[in-house]
This record gives sequence, structure tokens and C-alpha cells, in this order.
Amino acid sequence: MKNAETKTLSRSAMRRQREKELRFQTILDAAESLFAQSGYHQTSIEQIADMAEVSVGTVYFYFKNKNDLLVKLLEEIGFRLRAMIGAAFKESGGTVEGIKNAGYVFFEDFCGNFPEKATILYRESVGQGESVEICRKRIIEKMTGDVKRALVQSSEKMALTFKSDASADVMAVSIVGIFERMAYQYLLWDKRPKDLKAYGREAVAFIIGGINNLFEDGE
Amino acid sequence: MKNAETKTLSRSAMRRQREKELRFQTILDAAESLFAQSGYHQTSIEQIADMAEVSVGTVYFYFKNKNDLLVKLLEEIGFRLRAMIGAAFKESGGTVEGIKNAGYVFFEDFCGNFPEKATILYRESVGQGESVEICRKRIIEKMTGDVKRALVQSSEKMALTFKSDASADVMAVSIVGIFERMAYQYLLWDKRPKDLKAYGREAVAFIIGGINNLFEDGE
Amino acid sequence: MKNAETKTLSRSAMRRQREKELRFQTILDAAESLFAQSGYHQTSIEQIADMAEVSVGTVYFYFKNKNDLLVKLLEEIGFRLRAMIGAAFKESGGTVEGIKNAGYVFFEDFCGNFPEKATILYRESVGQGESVEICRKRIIEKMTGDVKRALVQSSEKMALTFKSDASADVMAVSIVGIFERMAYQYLLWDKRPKDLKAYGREAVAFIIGGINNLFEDGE
Amino acid sequence: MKNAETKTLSRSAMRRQREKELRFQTILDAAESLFAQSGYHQTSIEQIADMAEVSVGTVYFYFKNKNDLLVKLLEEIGFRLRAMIGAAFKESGGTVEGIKNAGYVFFEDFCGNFPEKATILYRESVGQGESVEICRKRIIEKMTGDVKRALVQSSEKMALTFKSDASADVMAVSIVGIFERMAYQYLLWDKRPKDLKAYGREAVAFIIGGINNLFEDGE
DNA sequence: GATGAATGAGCGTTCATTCAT
DNA sequence: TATGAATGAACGCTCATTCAT
Repeated sequence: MKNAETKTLSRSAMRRQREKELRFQTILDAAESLFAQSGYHQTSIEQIADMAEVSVGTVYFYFKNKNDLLVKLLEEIGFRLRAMIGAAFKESGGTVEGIKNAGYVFFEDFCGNFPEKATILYRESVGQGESVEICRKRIIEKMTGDVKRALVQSSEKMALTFKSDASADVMAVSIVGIFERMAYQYLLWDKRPKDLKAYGREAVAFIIGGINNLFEDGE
Repeated sequence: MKNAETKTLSRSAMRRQREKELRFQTILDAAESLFAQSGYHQTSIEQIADMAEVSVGTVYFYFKNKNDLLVKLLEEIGFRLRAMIGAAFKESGGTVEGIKNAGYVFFEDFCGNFPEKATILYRESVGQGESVEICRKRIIEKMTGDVKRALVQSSEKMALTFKSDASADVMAVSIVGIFERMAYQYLLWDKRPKDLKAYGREAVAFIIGGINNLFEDGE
Repeated sequence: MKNAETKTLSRSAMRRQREKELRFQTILDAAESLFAQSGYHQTSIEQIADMAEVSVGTVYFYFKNKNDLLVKLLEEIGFRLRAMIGAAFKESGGTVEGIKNAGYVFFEDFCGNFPEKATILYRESVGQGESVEICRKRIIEKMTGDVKRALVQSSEKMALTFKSDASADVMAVSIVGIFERMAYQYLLWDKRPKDLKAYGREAVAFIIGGINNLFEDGE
Repeated sequence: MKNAETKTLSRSAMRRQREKELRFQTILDAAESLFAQSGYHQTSIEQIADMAEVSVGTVYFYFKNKNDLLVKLLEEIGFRLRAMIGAAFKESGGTVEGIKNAGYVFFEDFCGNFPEKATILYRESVGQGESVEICRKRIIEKMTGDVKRALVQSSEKMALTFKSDASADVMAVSIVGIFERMAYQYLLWDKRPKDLKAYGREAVAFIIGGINNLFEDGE
């Protein structure tokens, strides 16, 4: 009896859980779409609620406030980006090849399939207060860390060391900067997402060339 | 007599003109400082007026609206940046050396001496409406254009050509992206402006190495 | 059970609905009172909110903006006026008698009982932008149309026709003009609402005399 | 010597006087044009100054404030209207004929040639504060007084008396109301100034018919 | 007399957030 | 949980008016 009840409860509880998560995601999706389209400040909670087909109060049930909504959105974007890029690194081990693949994934899979996520990461979440900035920093530094690790491991395999640790840092930051600017230029400004794929490959070639030169030169 | 009068008039008129320009600049400086410190949206016109020691109405006498204030500020920043970077390119002719010098100037002179201008260019003016974005685009594309010109001219001197025109574009965009991300990382995030000088030199070395490798490889 | 629940819901929903309409009306009444007393431009939204005992935001929840508030108010006035005048016409059929009764109703019931509505219709809504003017036009032309219809029907009964259709128009416009000016003179200027009743009767007599003369003369 | 100097002074003083009056009129004309076109509140002192090709300060040298500008403008309009209408009455002596001629002059000369003045008198000066309203009242009551005088004199000639003094008042107010509404309908609303001439004649016929009926009936 | 830069009170409007139901 | 009406602080902006030159 207890069991049965628990079972019943657990079933309905599970359904509730699922519905809750669905609602959460629906609101997040609406926010993503609207922030990317009209901008963070130009989007009101009411608009988000309307698009998500819930009430204003419900938005506040799932998210502490508007800023929190952006942070949660950013975290999701970060998670997605990391999943994609990180996988590319893992598959390739800690090699320069990893950076190459990560670049392809970034331009083709991330920017290509999720231009709205890129827009939020690179445009709409910029300059929106400390908590958001901290989140952006974490995401981008995660990418930078992945790149740096690949660089360091590659150098070790070749029995070479960087001039300094900072040296690897700077290189990783530079590479991540190339990713960012390329996305901004060809996705947000020129609006040629088709070209971004081809241009992205060139950018990756430039990066890899620079790295190899560094290692080969080193001797 | 008529002459004297004209002279007098012209003098007082000139003084007025100077005072007007001074006021304009005072307001712009106040806005720069506050935007960089507290953010564009967190800064009210009243705060700007207070810091500039004028009334709210005076701000609106010199600037059409708050957005216009940001655009004018950005234009000034663009002019300053171009003057510094552009000079570095000119002195070095269209050579890779030009890019190197431009990099040094960017990290050491621009970011080093005008961190607030960099903050506005890279953080506070992002995602603030179309007119602002157009202005940012123009500024950054000017830099990109300078870099591209240096790349193309260098390649010609070596009797080499880029795979495509887009190829030079991508490279220029990448280099400008490195500048931007480095500034953001070490100036806006890590707040180590002193290190930016050293790190900047490494970044420039990475860039130059990559370029040279490209040209030497090419044959 | 479901039924009971629905009933309960529907009851509370109905109560809410009623409360909403009450709020709407309360705000409208406050606006009417203040506009009539101090003038449209001299009345701030805050004053209206205060008198209606709601917050400023609530005013904007029910009305798009200040202009919309005036338009809605004017529409209500128009509806009220039409209901009164229109009834007088209907009761009397399409006869000159209808015009007489409408005149009495206008001066005695409308102006007598709702001087504030008359003030807004004839003073405060004048020259307040296109949308308001369109609304005024519609209201006054409705009155004019009623008068014209009565004139035309009367003439038909007497087997007489107007020189032209414009002729009936002009006459109707004239009669409505008499109503307006009388209200303005004795209600808004001389502030003798008591006299307006007596004077109104004389004005109506003048109108009716003029009309009858027209028809008797005609043959 | 004194004489000569006086003469000289007087000449330049006269020129100054003329120039002053010219400036005054230029500003007034600009205000008239702008008030009629864009509305009193939508017109700023700066716009008036621009159109009159003077500075803002100069406007305040000639007029105490914006309200005063409207009052002065209204006074001028009243003077002009009175001159036209009053002349018509004088020429015709105190007869019903006078009212007829006054009506023609009003519709054809005043409204026909000075639609902007009519717009200000009937639309833009309505509901603009007490001082303006007092001025409007004076102007319109002057017209009403003229009409009343003609009515009373006509009645005396026919050895008839009005039921009461108020009776003549009401009739005069009614007639003036017809003028006003006709102008508003066909000039400000329907914008058919050409038709206003013809329609005005019909309105006048209606008025005269009504009056004659009154007197003839009276026995 | 004429100028126009400067003022600042005042207002309309927005919108993130709350809370009774 | 969900709703949506209510809140009110905050802000951008206007513009009549003033006054030193």
C-alpha cells in the first residue's frame, strides 16, 4: 500500500519534475530568442513570458530575476559550447590536432547551428553587470584552458617548453580571441553564416601554421 | 575702428567657441569616466551632468540624447585609436614591421594610457543599439583594414600572393581579434595593466611568427 | 465537483472582472474631474493616480498613455451623450419635435447633470492632437447626423425637399453649433448652469421657429 | 542745433520704432503660422525664433512669455475680425441686413483669407489657461454684442420687443455659435475652404429666415 | 537691443519585482 | 504552482525662461 502510493506519487512527481524542467527550458528558449533578436535591455520580462506562454509570475518562480535569467542562459550556452569543443579536444588527445578540430567545431557546429547562442555569448551578455561578466569569464577561460592544455601537451611531446607559462597563456588567449572576433565579424556584423565555415577553416589554418612554426623553429 | 570692433568681436567669439568646445569635452570626459566605471546603463544623465558640473539641460544642448553621447564618445575613441595605430603603420610603411609596431602601440600606448577608452570600446559600447554598433564596426574595421593592407603589401614585396582576398581578410580579422581579447583578458578581467605590456609583446611575437611562417612556407 | 470548482473559479473570476472595470472607471472619473478642473495639460498622471488612489503604474496598466486616457474618456462621454440625445430622437420619431426634445435633453440633462463632461467635450479635448480630434469629430458628427435625419424626415412628411443635401447638412451643423456655443457661454464662461436651462429653452425655440418658417415658407 | 539733433534723433528713433514694430509683427506671424500648423503646445519658442529669424532672447524681449505671445496674437486676431465684421454692421446700420453682411464677411473674408487666424481663434487658443480664455471671451462677446445690437435695433424699428433681454442674448449667442461651428466643420475638419463660402451663405439664409420669422410671427 | 548658452523643474513613461488569490 | 494586477522608483527628455555678454 505504502509502496503503491509511493509509486503513484513518484510517478506524478516525476511527471511534475519533467514538466518543471520543460517550463524552465521553454522560458530559457524564449529568452534566448528574444535577447538575441532585440537585445537584453530591449526585452522585457513580459515579452519573455508571452513567448513562453506563461505568466510573468511564473518566470519569477523559475528565475530569481532578469539578471539570473541571463546568467542561467549563459551557463547553458557555456555547457553546450564546452560539450562541443571539449569533445573535440578529448577525441584528439592533447595535440595541435585538437585545436584544429575544436576550431572546426566552433565555427561549423556552434556558430553554424546556434547563432543565437553565439550572439548572446559575444554581444548581449557583454557589459551587463558583474554576475554576468563572471559567468562569461568562466566560460571563455574554460575554452582558453582547453587550448592551453593542448598547447602545453604538444610542446611536451616535442620536448620543448614555452618560454614561460604566461607564454602559453597568451597564445591560448590569442587563439580564443580569433574565434570570438571571427564569429562577431562574419556572424553578427556581416551576416554571412555560410561564409563563416570557409573563413573559419582559413583562420584555423592560420592558427595551426603559427603554432607549428613556433615548435619547429624552437630547436 | 570698424576693424577694431571686428577684432574685438572675433576675439570674444573665439573665446566663446573655445569655451563651447571645452564644455563639450568636459561632458564627454565625464561620460567616459562614468561609463567605464559603472557601465552605460547604470549611468544616468544626471550623474554625467553632476560630474561635468553642468545642468542636465546643458548635456542635451550638446548631445541629442544619451545614445548620441555614446556614439560621439566612441567616435572620439576611434579617432584617437586610429591616430596612434595609423601612425605606427605609416612610419613602418606597409610591412610586417608595421603590424608589430601597431601592436606595441595598441597594448602600451592605447590600453596603457587610456584604459577607460578601451573599456568603452570593448565592453560598454557592445550591444547598445544599431547606431552604436555601426560606429564600433567602423572603428574596428578601420584597424582591420590597416592590418590587411600591411599584409598584402608585405606579400607583394615577397612576390607571394594570398590564396584569396578573403584569406588576407581572415588573417587581419584574426589579428585584430587577438588585440581585442588580450585587452579584455588582462585589462578588463585580470586588471593587470602592467602585465599587458609584456603579454602584449608575446602576442605580437606570436602574430609575427605566424605571418612569417606563412610567407616562408609559401614558396 | 468539477462543476463546483468551475463555479467557484468563475465567481472569483467574475469578481476580478468587476473589480477591474471598477478600477478602470475610477481612474477615468478622476481624470474627468481633474481635466475639467485644471485642464488636460496642467494635470499630471501622478495627480490622477493620487485621486484614484492607485499608483502611477496602474494608470498605465489600464491606459496606453495620457492621450489614450483622454480618448477613452471622450469615447465614454460620447457614448453617454449619444444615449441621451439619441433616445430623445427615437422617442419623437423623425420629427422637428425630436430636435426640440434633444435640445432640452442636451441643456438640461447633459449639461445640467454632467458639466464636467461638457467641459471636456468642448474645452479640454480641443487641440490635443489628431487622435483626440478624430474622436471629437465622430461624437459631434453623430449629433449632427441625428439632427439632419430629423430635418430630412420632417421635410419629407411635408412633401418638401431641401434645396440640396448640403442644405440639410448646413442646417444640422448650425443647430449643433448653437448647442455648443450656448453650453460654452453659460456653463464654461458665465457659470450660470441654472440659467442654462431657461436660456436653452429659448435657443431651442429659436431653432424650431427657424425650421418651421423654412417649411411653411417653402410652398 | 537742438532742433537738428532732435530731428536726427527723431528720425533714427522713428526708424527704430518701425523696426521694432516690424520685428514684433514678424514674430507674431511666425507664431501664428506655427501654432496653426502644429498646435500651441507642440510649438516651441525656439521654432518660432527660427522662423522669425531672431534669437530666443529676442522673442522674450517682445513678449513676456509664451502665453503672452498667444494672447497678443489673439488680440490681433480679435482686432482684425472686429474690423471686418464691425464694418459690415456699421455700413448696414443696425439692421438684420447687417447680420447678413457680417456673416458673408466672416465666412468669405475672414475664414477665406485668414484660415490660420480662424484656426487659432477656434482651436489653438481653447483650453490654454485663464488669461487666454479671457481674451477669447472678449473677442467672441464683442461679436455677440454686435449681433445683439443689430437684433435689438431691428426689433425696435418694427416696434417689437424681445420677450426679455436674455432672449436677444440667446439669439445672438446662437448666431455666433453657428459661425463658429461652420468654420470648425468645413475649415478645420473637412478642409473644404472653397465650399465654406457656399455653405456659409446657406447658414446665413437659415439665420435670417429664423430672425424674420420671429419678427413677422411676433404680432 | 540682441544673442544663445545655460538652467532645472517637471512630466510621461517604463519595467523589474512583488504578492494576494 | 501559477497568475497577472499592482507597485513605485528611476530615468530620459523637454522647453519655457533667464542672464551675462
